Amino acid sequence: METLTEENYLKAIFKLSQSDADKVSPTSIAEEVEVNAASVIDMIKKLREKDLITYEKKIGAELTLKGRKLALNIVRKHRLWEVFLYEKLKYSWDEIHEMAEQLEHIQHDDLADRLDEFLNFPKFDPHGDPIPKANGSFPKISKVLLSQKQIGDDCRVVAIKDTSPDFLQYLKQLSIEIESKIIIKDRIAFDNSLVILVKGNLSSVSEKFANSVFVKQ
Amino acid sequence: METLTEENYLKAIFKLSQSDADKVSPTSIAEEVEVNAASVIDMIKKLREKDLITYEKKIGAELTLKGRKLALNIVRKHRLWEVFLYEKLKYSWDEIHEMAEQLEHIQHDDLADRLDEFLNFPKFDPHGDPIPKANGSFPKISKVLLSQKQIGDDCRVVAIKDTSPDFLQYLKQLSIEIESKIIIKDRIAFDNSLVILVKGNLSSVSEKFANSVFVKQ
DNA sequence: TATTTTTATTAGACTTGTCTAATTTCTAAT
DNA sequence: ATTAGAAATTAGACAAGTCTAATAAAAATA
Repeated sequence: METLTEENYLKAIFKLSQSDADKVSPTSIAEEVEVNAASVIDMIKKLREKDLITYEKKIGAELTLKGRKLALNIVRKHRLWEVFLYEKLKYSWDEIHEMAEQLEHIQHDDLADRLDEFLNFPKFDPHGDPIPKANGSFPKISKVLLSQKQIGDDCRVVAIKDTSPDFLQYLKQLSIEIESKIIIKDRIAFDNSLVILVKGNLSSVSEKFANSVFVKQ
Repeated sequence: METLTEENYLKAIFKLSQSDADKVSPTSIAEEVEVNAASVIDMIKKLREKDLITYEKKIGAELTLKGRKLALNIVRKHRLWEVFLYEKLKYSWDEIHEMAEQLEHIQHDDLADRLDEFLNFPKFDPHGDPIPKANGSFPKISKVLLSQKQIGDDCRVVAIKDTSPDFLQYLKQLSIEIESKIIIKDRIAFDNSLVILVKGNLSSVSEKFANSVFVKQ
């Protein structure tokens, strides 16, 4: 049985290992979990003892099969609960993440499966992220950062990178949601900010923003 | 903001204050929360500091208005989640309690209200216990222990006192659920055990059992 | 009332997960 | 190759919540 804290570290390591970075370092984990690096070292020892991760300096932290299974189940629960909150309880995009962070830790044998069935086997959560299946399969969707699009390109939002309330509220303000169509009208070389057209409205967004939105096409 | 542990103590104090006992003593809390009495003393200090309870030796612990409000909200969430698990996810009577113990601590402003609406404003949880309303009102239903019924009486199960898996599984085995009709066929003076008729089957049950089932009529 | 038993309380220790402040080890650049 | 800066690690402390053992207070009983 894992503690809530352990589960959060596993989830963080999983998330980081999905990213492009070459290795999952203590520092990167510290940033993700929002704790001091010294705390991460302690937890790395603990998770290694429990055979949930391996850790070597050059290689960084890696989930064992057991650890990956656990992490996937947490991600699965998180995303299923998000669907529940969004579709059934009618919470908005920017409210569900925080609650799902709590709900993902609810322990019960087949909770994820029951929830999955009740929600009619959704494939994606409300932020566009794929929901891992019971057997551990985890569909990768082809997506690219908005920042990589060129002037004149048009694309559709498929997922977002950040789930902070600030960011989600900003998206709402820009009328951007999953499936929104975005056309790149201009790119300012000076700071890589973009001028985009969404639902007939022109907006200027920063590079940081463009690095937080995934699109397809 | 209260910790999970504080919430569990508040819930326990609330539960004990609803019972017939004259006061809520450290020992009774210790038993309810399943910790050592010394730990209770520490927590009493903490909850008193936070103005959630009062405590005097002769009088025992009592919830303040603020504490009662919090406790009621936890009970409300617990029972609403039980309805959700039972009706929507099709979990059985004896599986829902443990999960609801976790779900009751999910924090969000209007979660209880959204859930209430989604479940169509249920008045009772699957164990027959009333669900507190948003305004804090808490319907008392007239119920009596099965052990107080006489030979020849017939009655209906309205609630149960114990929620341990052992007990709930025993109920299932006896085909007893909320609304089940029970007829008292005999009472053995020696040990106060009862012979009861449920759905055409005669069973003999102990006094302890009869003290854990609430009936009406 | 005196004594026994139960209950309440204190003191001190332990665990988990965190921190800060060194210190060591790497990496990268001169 | 040396050194500055970054990253990893260790050591020691702290907060929350728990425990055991000892003591104080209250209640029950002889």
